[in-house]
Amino acid sequence: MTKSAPRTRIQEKNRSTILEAGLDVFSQFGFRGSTVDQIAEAAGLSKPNLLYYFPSKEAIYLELLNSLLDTWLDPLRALNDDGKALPEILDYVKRKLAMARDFPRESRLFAGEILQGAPRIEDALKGDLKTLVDEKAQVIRHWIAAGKIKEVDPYHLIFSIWALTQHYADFDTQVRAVLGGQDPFPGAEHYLEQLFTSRLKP
Amino acid sequence: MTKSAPRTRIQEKNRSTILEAGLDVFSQFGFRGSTVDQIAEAAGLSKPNLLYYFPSKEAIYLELLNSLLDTWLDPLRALNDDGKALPEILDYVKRKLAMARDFPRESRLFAGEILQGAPRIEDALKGDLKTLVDEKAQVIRHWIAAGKIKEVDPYHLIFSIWALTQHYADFDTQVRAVLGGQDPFPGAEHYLEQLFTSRLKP
DNA sequence: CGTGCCTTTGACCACTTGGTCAAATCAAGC
DNA sequence: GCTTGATTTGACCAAGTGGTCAAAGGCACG
Repeated sequence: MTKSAPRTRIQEKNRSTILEAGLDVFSQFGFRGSTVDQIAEAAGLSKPNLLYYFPSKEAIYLELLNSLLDTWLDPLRALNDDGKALPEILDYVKRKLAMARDFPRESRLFAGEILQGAPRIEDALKGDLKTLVDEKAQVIRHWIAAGKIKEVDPYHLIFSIWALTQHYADFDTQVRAVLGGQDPFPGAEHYLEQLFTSRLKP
Repeated sequence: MTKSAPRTRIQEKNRSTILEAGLDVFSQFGFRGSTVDQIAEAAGLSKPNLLYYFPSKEAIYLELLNSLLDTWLDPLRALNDDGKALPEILDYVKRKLAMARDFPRESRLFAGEILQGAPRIEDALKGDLKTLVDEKAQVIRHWIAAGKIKEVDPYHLIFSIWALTQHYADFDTQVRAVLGGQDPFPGAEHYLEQLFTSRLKP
């Protein structure tokens, strides 16, 4: 599924440097707000040189977005029917929160795309994403039927986990402004654990 | 505090038409992603005519943003110490969710600004917003001390309300993609009521 | 009707932006 | 060191952009 793999070592290095720089710039300014020159400078390359490795600005953006979508959904894929229900869900929350802490740029890039109507990944949302969520909603319904957790709408449960964890990455500026610069993550982890335990524990 | 009030009726009308068009365009494409021509067309005016009413693209954006900030915080301002604690908080959640439903453009405009680091409203966040939240956090602490709700970090409680309600406006595309186009709001209201009741009811 | 002010516009400008291209440079095998 | 292909770059371009301006069109009021 990956595009023609880079052949030389230097290509591999430059391509990943560019993607890294692109993530930096795109996540901060959005697609239209970012310029090729900005990315080139962040990558330490000249603009024509950058365009030797990627055919266009959009190609960089798309490659970031697509490779992102996969890793972004990994924590949800790991939500398995085996194991106890509540700890499984709490683990998912923790994994998602850890991603917000450790990969805020990825979260923001994604958020920006969705915010603008997701014109470039609408199909993936209605396809792979919906399929995955439908599947996991079934898992949650089984847990409810088995009395392992309280009754709850599985879709809104998943939405609420997304919303609460990504908020700390996407709205970091606001959160830190209100907290006076304090690191929100330790408190957030404790808060979310309590919140979902109260709601779900039978 | 308002800029020189419009004098003639036609000025008043055109200015508000432009702001309406600006909200449409900015909320969809962000500040840098929007062009003056786009806004002018959406407003049914020529570009120079639009710039007769506002000195620049940024002036439109700033006026929207500032007038927004006020109305956006109104629901939180209405969170009062009198009345019973839990219904008061649930009302706040409902008001916030209603705003996400009825004013999604405003929510997205705000979200876009925060996402990019809030360069134009950082001061307001660290000032008015922080002051207001600090104040309401005190109210919540009193409720906890009086045993009216369970112990909870007031700041993360407020963040969680923001995150959960705004998610339905800001990530509307994603939510609807997963739900297959179904209206998420009725379900969301019920889910959020249950969630916060479980967590807070003593 | 005429006057003065508000409103509207076509033409224009300087600058930014994504992208191209031919020529130069470099690196590795012979 | 020579050749060949990969890499890098300076110069350039067409389109898009925010914003200006002088002139024209409306409109209310005497």
